[in-house]
Amino acid sequence: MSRATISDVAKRAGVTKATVSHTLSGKRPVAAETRARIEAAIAELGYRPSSVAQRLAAGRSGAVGFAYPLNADESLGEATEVLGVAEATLASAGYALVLFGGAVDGVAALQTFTERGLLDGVLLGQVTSLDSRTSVLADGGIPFVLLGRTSDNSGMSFVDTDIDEAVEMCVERLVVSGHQRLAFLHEDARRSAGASRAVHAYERACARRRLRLVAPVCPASTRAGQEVAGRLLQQQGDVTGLVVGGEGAAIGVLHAAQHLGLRVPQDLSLVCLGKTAIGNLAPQELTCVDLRHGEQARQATDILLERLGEGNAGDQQVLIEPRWHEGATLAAVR
Amino acid sequence: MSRATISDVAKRAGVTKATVSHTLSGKRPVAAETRARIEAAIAELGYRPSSVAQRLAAGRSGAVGFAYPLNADESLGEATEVLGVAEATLASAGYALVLFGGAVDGVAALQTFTERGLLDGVLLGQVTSLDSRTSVLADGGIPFVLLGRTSDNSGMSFVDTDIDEAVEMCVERLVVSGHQRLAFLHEDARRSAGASRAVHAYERACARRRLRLVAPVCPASTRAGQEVAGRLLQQQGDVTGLVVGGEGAAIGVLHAAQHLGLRVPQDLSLVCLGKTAIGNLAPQELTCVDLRHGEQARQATDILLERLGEGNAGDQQVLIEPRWHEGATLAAVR
DNA sequence: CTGAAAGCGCTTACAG
DNA sequence: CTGAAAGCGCTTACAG
Repeated sequence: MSRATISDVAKRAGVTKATVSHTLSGKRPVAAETRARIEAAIAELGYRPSSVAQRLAAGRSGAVGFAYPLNADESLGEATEVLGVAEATLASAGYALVLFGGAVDGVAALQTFTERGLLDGVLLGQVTSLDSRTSVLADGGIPFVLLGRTSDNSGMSFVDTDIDEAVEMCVERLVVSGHQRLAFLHEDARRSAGASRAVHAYERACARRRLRLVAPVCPASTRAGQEVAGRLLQQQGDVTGLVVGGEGAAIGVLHAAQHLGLRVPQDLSLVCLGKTAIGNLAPQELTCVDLRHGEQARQATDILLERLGEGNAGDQQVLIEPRWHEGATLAAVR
Repeated sequence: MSRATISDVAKRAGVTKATVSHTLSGKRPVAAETRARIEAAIAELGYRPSSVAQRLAAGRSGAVGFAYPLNADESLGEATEVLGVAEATLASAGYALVLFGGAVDGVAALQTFTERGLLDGVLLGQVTSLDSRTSVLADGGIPFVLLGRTSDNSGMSFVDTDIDEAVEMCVERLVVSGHQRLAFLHEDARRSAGASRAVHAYERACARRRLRLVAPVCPASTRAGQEVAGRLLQQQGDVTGLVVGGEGAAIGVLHAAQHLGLRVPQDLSLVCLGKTAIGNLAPQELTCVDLRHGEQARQATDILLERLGEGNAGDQQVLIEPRWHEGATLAAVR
């Protein structure tokens, strides 16, 4: 009792495979009576079309790859949100999400799978400034959309968070609340395209307002946030407002303030770039700007699906507008 | 210039498709000289066998499904660890990991994909006591392995963390350090098989040692941990040792202690069930028992691969031995 | 509205 | 050691 095939159904309904196929796809009209017979046969046999066979015949795989390294502790919240949204969006369009996690052999695995025709399209996460994966995909002629962007994005579709706008928002809110002595704790600009862009945006925001520029490098971990903020607050005791890249580091800043006897937000205001489930682990609700990674994933997936559908959809380059989130770590300067 | 096929290679090398196929698979001997010609042709044409075609012909899909709902904020650390390990393990065996995230339509999606022959096997995460997904897979005759277990696991393979042993370990360590007034903050026993097992293990551990039983329900979030612990510590001021299910809640307990002016570990000791990247967000290093979710995922994947390989591998039921992790939140009672 | 047939790109007995 | 051919389970022009 192995699986029923389209031939079994056709035989039982007294028609040819072609007619069964067309009732299923709706690509050509079928008489109501014939259709009824076929549907009955399908039900009786418990027939399910084989995806693999459909794909061989149709020349598509029905699967989309999502390259997203899962080894980075810093992006836990982002990872689950982005993956969850992409999976749900793809599933409702009938596509399977094939996960590519490995950072090291990421390119090789991706290349293997696309070359072997297993993937109709690819979503690329954790994009770096010069991302070798883009050329692999472009060479393979396979549609792909970046979550993020590289330094040269001509001829590619991407959906990125608007980190420039987000940084500007943070500085503006702090300044409006009377803060003049700011600092920006950020990841090394060489580490990612986003980090680099954030630093430049911060420099511009300060220059425009003639603010002193203090921007120490700070890895995105809680431990690093605590250390860097601790050192900074002792050396530059006049700082009243902090912009921090990421919730992990922001939580570390709260720990540092705690140890120094500084109250947040009375003595020190803190705003954070990004809002994910990680924020729920903070001792106070973080005031932050939501970069909306979920929305980013949704739009990137939609764009990819669009390109898979017709094929003649042009490139789309989208920036997701950040949203301010009122928390409990920003107050007017005293 | 579309992709080269096996026929192109055969033509160019002056052999038949069969010979090309066999040089690739090694399933029958090929003369060295012939092999050289074929390999040259493959290189010149940049030929890659089509996975889809191979699968149709061979009757396998080369893909493994991983059902793991990504919506639960509480299991962020576990999710990324488990997915990362499973993906890497599968990739090195040449299998693709197809992600099924949705909790609600999880069963339906899984059923659809398995019925359509897209999945050779399935890894089932976030298993509940009565998990409807197991019957779907069993009916479909598709090999699967649980990460966790249900209430009746006969005829199924699973790899679970040994939560009973982990709870016992926590209680024992606290008691050895002189703590006699304990409490266990745990998720509702009805919520998952693991939670239920943990509660019973705790009850046994206390009964055996004639300890007072205090075990309030506490959702796995930081907010809940803070609230429940705050209430408990005010009402039962004599408690000196806490066992907490999950790092999110444990971090909340630390916040509560902080607000009540209790020092950890001097005034209050805390041990936590589970160790993931979430622990790095805590203000102090948590003393905990590592349930080793990564190891769990690795073994579950290996067992599944074994069953896919030969097919006559019997059921395997494995418990992962927990490991104690010394942190900074446990001290001898004063 | 429906059928007969070729084809998608492989694998695998069956012969030799 | 290699070839000729059937078959995996579908889809899709081409006819009627």
